[in-house]
Amino acid sequence: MIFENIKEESKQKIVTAALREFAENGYNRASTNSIVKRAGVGKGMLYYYFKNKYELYVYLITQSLGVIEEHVNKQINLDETDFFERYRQTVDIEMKVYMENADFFNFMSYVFVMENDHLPNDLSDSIEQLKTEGFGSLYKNIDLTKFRDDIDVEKALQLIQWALDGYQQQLIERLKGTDFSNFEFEVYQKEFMEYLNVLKTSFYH
Amino acid sequence: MIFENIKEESKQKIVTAALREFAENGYNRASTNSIVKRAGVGKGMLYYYFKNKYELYVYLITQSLGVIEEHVNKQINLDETDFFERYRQTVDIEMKVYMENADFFNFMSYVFVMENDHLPNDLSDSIEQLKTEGFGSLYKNIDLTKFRDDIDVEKALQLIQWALDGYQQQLIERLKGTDFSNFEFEVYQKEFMEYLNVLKTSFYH
DNA sequence: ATACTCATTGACTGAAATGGTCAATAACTT
DNA sequence: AAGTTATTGACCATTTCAGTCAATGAGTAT
Repeated sequence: MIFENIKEESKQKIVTAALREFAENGYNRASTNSIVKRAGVGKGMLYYYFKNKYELYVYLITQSLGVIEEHVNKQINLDETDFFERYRQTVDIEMKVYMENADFFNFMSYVFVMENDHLPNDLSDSIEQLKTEGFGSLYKNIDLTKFRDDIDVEKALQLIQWALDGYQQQLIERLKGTDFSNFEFEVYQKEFMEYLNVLKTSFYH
Repeated sequence: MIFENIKEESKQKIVTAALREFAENGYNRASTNSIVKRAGVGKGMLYYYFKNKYELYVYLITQSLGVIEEHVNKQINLDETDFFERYRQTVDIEMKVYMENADFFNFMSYVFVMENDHLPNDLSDSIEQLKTEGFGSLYKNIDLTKFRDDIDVEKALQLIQWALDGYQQQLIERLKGTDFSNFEFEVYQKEFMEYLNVLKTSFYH
């Protein structure tokens, strides 16, 4: 059960099935028929609880972003002014949440990292907005004086962002399809730290 | 005319139309009906020159990779041992080719950068192979002693790769849909150099 | 028992789009 | 006139899709 406080059993089943279906196929290729088959309920139930496919998708995104945001906001330490340490903490928290549910992780990968097919309407925009909002806490109260004076800090931060995005994307690729049962969190943590240290050494004076 | 040496006029039309269709939609969403409509030829012509949709796609990829490879191989200077300068040269050459034809550029974006939908058979693998082969010349005869001794060079190179991939992806996003007519090559070149310099300053001793 | 409400079903709809075929024919060449 | 090559587009069979709705089951209140 990813999202609590859903009393209705069938709705719960649909939400769980939909999360997996969207995680595997993205919005456009995901099929409502497949969702209800997976959920083991009649087709009508989907349209009893949700107006249509689109609203179901929006519901999932909203809930998911809420879950992540809640965890990060609750656990992040804004007194830590070191950029890399802040980054490490953020990813740490997120990873712990994702590990609870691989479908959730893959769904978020679709929403965040992968191209959102051709999403209808303005959903694509609002995802982008929520994404950058989410990244906001990444830069709050960060000590930029630690960076070398002979480089353009803004460009450096951008490059670091891109590099770490690359690392995460590669991690997603590696983890795709696994159920996380044999995922060694400590091993990943160590590897991630090593990459962070390379960046730290290079970009700090 | 992107690929020369096609005498057959109709085949040429189909290839041009197909490049655009695939560039806009990727493999799965691209429609053969749409291609022939765009090409202004009868449906049968597509199946006169190509066995099926898949073979048409493979043909385009093969040709495209050939064009790029040819240009790079002909123009790259392997005596240049500086990694960043090598990278700059490579991207430079590629950009000049892409600027001749925006469809070609967008098609290659799909093949390389974006997720290849769920490509049939082993095509996805062979693209990956050609991609890494292509990157091969990026590391040939490179002077690694220029890198700082206090960092893991292999990890550093990987991070640089990810960062510059990020830059390129962002560039693709910015250029998407444009016809390149108002694309200021020198402006882009300058910007790219600035990012390269940040990396150079940070990772070289 | 009766009536009423909420939950649930799945066969069905109509539309769209798909890749691919093929008999017919036009356009050239010999 | 015969033969070859290029070209057409109506047509096919199939799939898939989001969404509907009359029917019914389950539970509760009267």
